[in-house]
Amino acid sequence: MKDTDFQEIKDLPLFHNMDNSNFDTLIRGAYIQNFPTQVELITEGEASNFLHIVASGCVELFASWNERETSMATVRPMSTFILAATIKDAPYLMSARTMEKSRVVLLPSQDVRKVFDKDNIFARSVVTELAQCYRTVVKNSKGLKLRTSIERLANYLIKQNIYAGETGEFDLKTEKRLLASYLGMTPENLSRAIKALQPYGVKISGAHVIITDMNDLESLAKPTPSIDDPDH
Amino acid sequence: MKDTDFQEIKDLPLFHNMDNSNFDTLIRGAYIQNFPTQVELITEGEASNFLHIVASGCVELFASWNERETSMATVRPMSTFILAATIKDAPYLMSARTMEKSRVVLLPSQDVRKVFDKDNIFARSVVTELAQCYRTVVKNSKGLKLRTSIERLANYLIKQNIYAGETGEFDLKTEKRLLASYLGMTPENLSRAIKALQPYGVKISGAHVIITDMNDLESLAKPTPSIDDPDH
DNA sequence: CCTGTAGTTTGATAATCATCAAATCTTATA
DNA sequence: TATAAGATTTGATGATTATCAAACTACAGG
Repeated sequence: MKDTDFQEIKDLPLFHNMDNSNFDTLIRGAYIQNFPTQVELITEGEASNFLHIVASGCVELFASWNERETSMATVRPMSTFILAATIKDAPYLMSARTMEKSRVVLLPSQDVRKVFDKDNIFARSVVTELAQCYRTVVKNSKGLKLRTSIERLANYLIKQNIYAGETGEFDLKTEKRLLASYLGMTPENLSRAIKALQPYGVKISGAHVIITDMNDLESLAKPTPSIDDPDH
Repeated sequence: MKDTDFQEIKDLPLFHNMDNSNFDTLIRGAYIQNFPTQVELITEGEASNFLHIVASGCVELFASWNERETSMATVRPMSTFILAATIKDAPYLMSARTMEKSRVVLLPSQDVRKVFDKDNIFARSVVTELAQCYRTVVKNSKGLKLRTSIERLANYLIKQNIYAGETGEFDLKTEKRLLASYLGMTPENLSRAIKALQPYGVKISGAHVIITDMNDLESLAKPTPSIDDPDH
């Protein structure tokens, strides 16, 4: 593992303040691998042998059932994924594939569980991270059940605008096909939802988004911290 | 607090093996309250002052947005709820109301966090419980995104049949209105979904369910551990 | 037991969303 | 740059789900 990778991993909140020898235990057994785009890293239903950390690139978490497939989340550096499965020693609930060329760190699950049992600081960090993940999924679920697809898109755009610095102008970072799946709709439906937002001050051409009237958009989107604020 | 309540709480997995003095700290500050039916115990967006434990009765977790409301979960004895908010010291993401006359134990959140920081056994139990909650919500999300309402109902019935002892005959434990909301549909839609399941060997009259042909039902429901098995 | 209230069902209709097919646009690469 | 593959958009249509109104049912309180 390169020193830069090492340092970046150590800077993750999950590993803050933990005992050095325990961190070394984790790192000693760690792999780092480079994957091309569109490689399936893990498959839903399999045993969780590794805790994954996206060091560079981008990974999509998705789920399948009965020939259908849906995007559950996009993981960008530096973040872990499938922490819950690792800790519980339970099968993966989601599959993961690279969306671009990616560098992924693999920490053997049994090492993670061993350190988790020994290192209280680490155990607390795991709780914080898990609680965060839990609340994120609950918010997503609320969005799915309480909002129409246009409302979900509107709120997504508002959120992306905030990430991009609230300039009212930014580029979509994911393919529309994937965005549609993430938002729980078909690509065709997304395409029409985008059109339906034009009267609310939204212009989208290609991946470029311009929000000309945020008030108008918010009157439709009605964003609320308890669904839309990631830190809430 | 009554001795029986005390003992029942101590038997919860969340409090297993923890230091007695720490458990006492939790109990010392605890309230126990009796609520009539239809009382709102907590409200989405408020600060999380207490970890709640349902000792008897039944509590519904629900969420609201823009005049709409949806049922998120039903909590039965002996279970805690809003653990994530308590640990993170974050606002509630869901509201809670009693569905019947209920006895609820309230543990002050700051005590829970204090003990969580001191007692490693307890901290680990919290992780296990949180991971469980997380995976449950992910499964629900998958069901919402990958299945139609009829498929969700079919799988719900299969699951309830398992809980009831796989006799092929049981009673619904919740109002249909609530069940519909939990499954992400309207009461009218549930009523029609029930009819649509008749050709698949399901008879429902009032709250009584008879599954006459499980193979037929499963051919529609296509249950899978990674959505439908709570322990998976 | 009666009566009112709330839950459930049914019918009619409308909104939302998905599917399929074809046209258009984008992008990677030969 | 030309080409092919894939992504996006558009149109037509159908399935799914929601809404509204009314009828029916079950049940709790007087």
